[in-house]
Amino acid sequence: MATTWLSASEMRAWRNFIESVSTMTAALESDLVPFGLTMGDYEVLVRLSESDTQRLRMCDLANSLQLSPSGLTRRLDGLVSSGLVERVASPSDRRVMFAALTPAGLAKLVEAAPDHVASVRNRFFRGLTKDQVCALGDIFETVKGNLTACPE
Amino acid sequence: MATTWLSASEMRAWRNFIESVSTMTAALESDLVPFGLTMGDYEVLVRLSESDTQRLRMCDLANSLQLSPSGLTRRLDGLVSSGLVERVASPSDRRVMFAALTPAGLAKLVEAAPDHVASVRNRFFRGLTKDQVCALGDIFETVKGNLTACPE
DNA sequence: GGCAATTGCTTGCGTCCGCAACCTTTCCTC
DNA sequence: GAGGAAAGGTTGCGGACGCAAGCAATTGCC
Repeated sequence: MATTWLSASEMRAWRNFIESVSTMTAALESDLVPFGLTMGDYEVLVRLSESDTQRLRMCDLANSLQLSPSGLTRRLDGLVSSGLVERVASPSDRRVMFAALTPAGLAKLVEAAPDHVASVRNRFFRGLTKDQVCALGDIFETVKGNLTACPE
Repeated sequence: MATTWLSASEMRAWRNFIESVSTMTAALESDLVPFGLTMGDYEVLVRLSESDTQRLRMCDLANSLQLSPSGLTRRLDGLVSSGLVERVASPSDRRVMFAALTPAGLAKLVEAAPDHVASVRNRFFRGLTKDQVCALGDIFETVKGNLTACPE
């Protein structure tokens, strides 16, 4: 293995990136506390709301959230007991369960979304130029490609 | 609150970013498994090795790792029982404990670092131009500024 | 059509970590 | 220099989640 060390600019990018990520997720998380939601909960509501039927199969939702099956089961437990999501059995395949957005869940999302978006703007996009935003999109599309390319 | 929604390019940047982060951390984590280290462990070894005396006060280390005091205590428990780190009482202030890199800890870091760096290159930097790397450094410097600016 | 393999979800267990409470030591103020 | 405030670290508790095992339903193969 050619141990090509990181260049100075790579090191700078990497450190700033890593540091930003953890601080920012904590900040976004705390911004959702007033709504009684975690980032994880919020993501569930978003994915469900984006579906035509406002419901998704558990396994599809788990993939979409990059969550293990058991993790999703537990996360849904919380949302179900809060009344924001329902479990609906599939009539066509009795193995599958749908996670379905309830009216209360949609209302909660509508309530929280503006604040969350403002939060993302303040924490992340503030001060970035249009060009930088586009560059970001390109960069992380490449990174996504790197990651899905191969397991090694 | 002016609910300025995210533009298309912002949405693209945000989604690619978020998706990349979770996938990449999982990948980096798995790349360290052969060495018996977690990313958290690795980070501890790096911080300690970067100190002149190869030791840091617990609270400084916790800040540097963005970890709660209790979290650091537990993480160090593991490293201590693996023999990679020692707890050393401060002679000058009997409240403080130092986390000190052992020779075995340094050896482990030297062993794992090339692989980890290669991992970062493959997962993250591969395919990025020099300009993009510099842009990344600038962008996340701005983001870091946003985050440290104010709690709101 | 029957049996194995697969898929989908849940449960038991263990790990990691944050919060709050606690103890010790040091600092600050008077 | 005495007493309260603050700082440094650890421990009890609980939440979130991954892994492996388990169970139910479906698919595939012959």
